[in-house]
Amino acid sequence: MGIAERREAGKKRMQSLILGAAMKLFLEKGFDNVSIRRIAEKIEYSPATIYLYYKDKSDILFALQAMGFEKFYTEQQAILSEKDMWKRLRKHAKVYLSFALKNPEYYDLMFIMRGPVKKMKEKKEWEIGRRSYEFLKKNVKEYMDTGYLKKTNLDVAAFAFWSLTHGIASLVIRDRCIMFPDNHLNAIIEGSLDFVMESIAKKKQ
Amino acid sequence: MGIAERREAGKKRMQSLILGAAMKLFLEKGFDNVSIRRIAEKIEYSPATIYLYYKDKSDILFALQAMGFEKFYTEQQAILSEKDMWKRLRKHAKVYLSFALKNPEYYDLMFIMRGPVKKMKEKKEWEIGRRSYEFLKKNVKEYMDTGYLKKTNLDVAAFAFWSLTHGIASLVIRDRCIMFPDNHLNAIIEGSLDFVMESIAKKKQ
DNA sequence: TTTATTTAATGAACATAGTTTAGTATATAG
DNA sequence: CTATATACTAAACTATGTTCATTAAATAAA
Repeated sequence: MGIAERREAGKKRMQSLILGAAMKLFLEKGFDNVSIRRIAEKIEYSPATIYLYYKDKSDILFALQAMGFEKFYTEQQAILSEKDMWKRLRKHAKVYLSFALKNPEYYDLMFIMRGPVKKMKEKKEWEIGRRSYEFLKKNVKEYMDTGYLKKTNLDVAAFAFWSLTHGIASLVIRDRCIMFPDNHLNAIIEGSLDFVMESIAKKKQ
Repeated sequence: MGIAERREAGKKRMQSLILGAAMKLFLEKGFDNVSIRRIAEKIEYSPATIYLYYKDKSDILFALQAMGFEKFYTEQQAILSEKDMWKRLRKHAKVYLSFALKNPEYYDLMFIMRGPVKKMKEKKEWEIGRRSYEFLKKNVKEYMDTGYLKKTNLDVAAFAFWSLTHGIASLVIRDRCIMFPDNHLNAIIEGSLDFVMESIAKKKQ
């Protein structure tokens, strides 16, 4: 391996060292309690060093968001094994929500936090987000084509599906469900999904 | 007016001076660019003075959140003039969304930001939030009773309605709709609402 | 091998943040 | 006229993101 490549590899190594430490800290301490300085301390480098590998903090959040989208995209592939489109529609919602609630930090980065937005907009084409949306659309199209979803504009139906699942996820993650007793919340969430899905979907029989 | 009352009135006056300045700054500069120090500067007091009237920053956010809920609650009363429950259901969603998109800062404080949560949980009964939720439930019950909404558990149906509208609002407010061209977004939102509402609701005829 | 140059890393500093404390005027009470 | 309570603030403390001049280490040139 040539010297330029080694340098490049070293750079990548350092970047993922930083990302790993950052994410670990976020999971342990929560976003509000993680600073560049703490990340630096964790990896035993000076704070200034981090700026040699990431332009600013928002750049780190953006990179972590990308990791979240990667994980999200991978886990979502599980729905494809379900060939019954009605069941897949339900599974789709379940998988979405389950990702959100099991990985609230990633979900927050992906769909709620302001931090990564600047970088998202800088990109002319924000591929990783686009890919997730295209996956959603592709499946919604199939739900529609197989007659389980009322026909309408594809973006409209996809956005409706997304809004519902995101709404649930973000209300829970951002602590807006405190009026429901903890032991009821799960049933309410499941019930809401059922309620809408079974109404939205024109269940053939 | 007795002296104790005058003091009390002065305290209230000062509190609303602070709140007013804070909100004005939030609207002008955005949440990230408003500090206690800037609020103090705006009202021409020292930063320390603010702490005589609010325990901490989160306390100020909580107070502003309450103002938001007040405004929200008031504006929502408009739906009651609609006696046709099917139309009211649609209007309800419209009014909710319209509040969110016309007052994104208030909406953020009410349903997205972490800032006010600590105080929300401290209260044994968070009346102002509870009141809004009860209003939602009361109306959802009427939609159900008049046969425009499939019968199910009340909390479930209310949460479903809320999740959908909140999902739309929060995706827009937190800039997650950048894949839609600006001039399409509105139609997609409206379309999604129509799509779900007309599916969810068992439109009598 | 010695010297010059690029690269990696950092210490110290800057600006700003939330918050606390000790202290100073000012108004009220005795 | 003194004592006490009230309203306010300057200054400090801790912590943040970020920058810059400088040093140490690795590489290239001589």
